[in-house]
Amino acid sequence: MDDQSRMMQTHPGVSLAGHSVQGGMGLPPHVQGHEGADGDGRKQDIGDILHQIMTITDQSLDEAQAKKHALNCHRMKPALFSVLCEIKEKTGLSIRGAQEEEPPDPQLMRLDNMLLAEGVSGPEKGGGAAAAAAAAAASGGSGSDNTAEHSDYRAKLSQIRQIYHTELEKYEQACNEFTTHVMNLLREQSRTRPISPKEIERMVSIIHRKFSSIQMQLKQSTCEAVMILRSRFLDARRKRRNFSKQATEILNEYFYSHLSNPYPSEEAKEELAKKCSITVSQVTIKGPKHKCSEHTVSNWFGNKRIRYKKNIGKFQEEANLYAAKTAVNAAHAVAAAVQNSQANSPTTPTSGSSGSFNLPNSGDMFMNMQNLNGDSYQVSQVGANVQSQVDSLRHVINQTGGYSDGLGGNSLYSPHSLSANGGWQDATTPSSVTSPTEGPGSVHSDTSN
DNA sequence: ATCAATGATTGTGC
DNA sequence: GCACAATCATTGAT
Repeated sequence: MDDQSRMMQTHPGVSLAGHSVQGGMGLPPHVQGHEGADGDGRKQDIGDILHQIMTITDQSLDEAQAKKHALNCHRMKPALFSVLCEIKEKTGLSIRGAQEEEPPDPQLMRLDNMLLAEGVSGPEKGGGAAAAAAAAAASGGSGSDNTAEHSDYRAKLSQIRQIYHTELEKYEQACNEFTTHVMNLLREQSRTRPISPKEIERMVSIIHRKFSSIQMQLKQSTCEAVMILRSRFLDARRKRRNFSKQATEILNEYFYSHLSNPYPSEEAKEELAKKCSITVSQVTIKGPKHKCSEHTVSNWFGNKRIRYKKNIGKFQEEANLYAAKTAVNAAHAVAAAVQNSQANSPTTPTSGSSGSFNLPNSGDMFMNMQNLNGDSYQVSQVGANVQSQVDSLRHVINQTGGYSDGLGGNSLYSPHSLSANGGWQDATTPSSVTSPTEGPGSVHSDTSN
């Protein structure tokens, strides 16, 4: 403050240029007293003033201090300052002040919302717990697994949260300190230059804006950190778990028994998901509304279809295996059905006999399939269709009481279901349509039911 | 450490 | 909105 005062005294030219006030106030009492003089007198006065100004640098510091004191003690000073303040407000300040009322920054609002949603900002521990709970809920409500998986995530999140809060606090503290400092400075300065309360207010708001822009950066980087954390911990791809053996078996069974049309309906998917209890350990981090299980089943079938199609040879063995499995199942089922039906007169089966085979003789069938490994299409197809035909077979058997030994080794699984371009879409041949022209084993069981 | 298997995602076309 | 194809990222066996 004193420094500044001294500056004002030692560089009057500058001061006078910047603040005409100072020039006016700088008029010594004896000069001001000559107001009523005539023209020559005025010229004389002005000459005096100019002289004083020109020689002010020659004055000693003490003299300058004395002048300053005189200035500050002048009785007209407060009135003059208030007028000047008023003028200031009425001119530039009022215009600028009006512009200060700006709407809340949408970007900042987005950041705030996100931080709140992530539990970074908001209430202390509760926010974090809520977020964790939300994450757990989003994860499909799987049990211990998830809580363990998320504990690390939560720990990291709370770390971010802590850093965020300490930084925020630091900024706020710095902002407050700086604000009070500036306010003190301005208050001090208001003794030597006209400063209205509004001006101080404005300055404070400027400071706050500057600091809030820093805070925004902090928020932004916090958001980024959270996003990275999320993608790191909650990205399903990173958290991939293989299905249980049982689940894979169930899915494979379905797939190979519906090989001609491996597109499970929504209900089928749901049921498969339920049977496989896929949700428990699988994918979890999706929207709360997302049907994870079905989605997962869809993924599985999507992958399966594409991979099967890509390399059918590779899946032959698997196809055989599941064909056998389903055949055995069917055999049991049919055997039971036969027993129950107390069949008599094993006559020729229905016209669809071309697609039938010796179901009860599952052992032989299995042997055959093993021998036929090289040509598993037929086998897989035969087996694949067994299950889907069990019901109809039961029906047939009940009616006829018989079955034929139609398991010819030459039945062809025309990769048929796969169209020329490799798609399944064209293979929508209705089930039960077993054209006589087809190979004996070409059972079409498009059980899309 | 390497590599095949595999669940999930992304981009594209219908 | 679904299916497909390509791709990513992880798992598990070697």
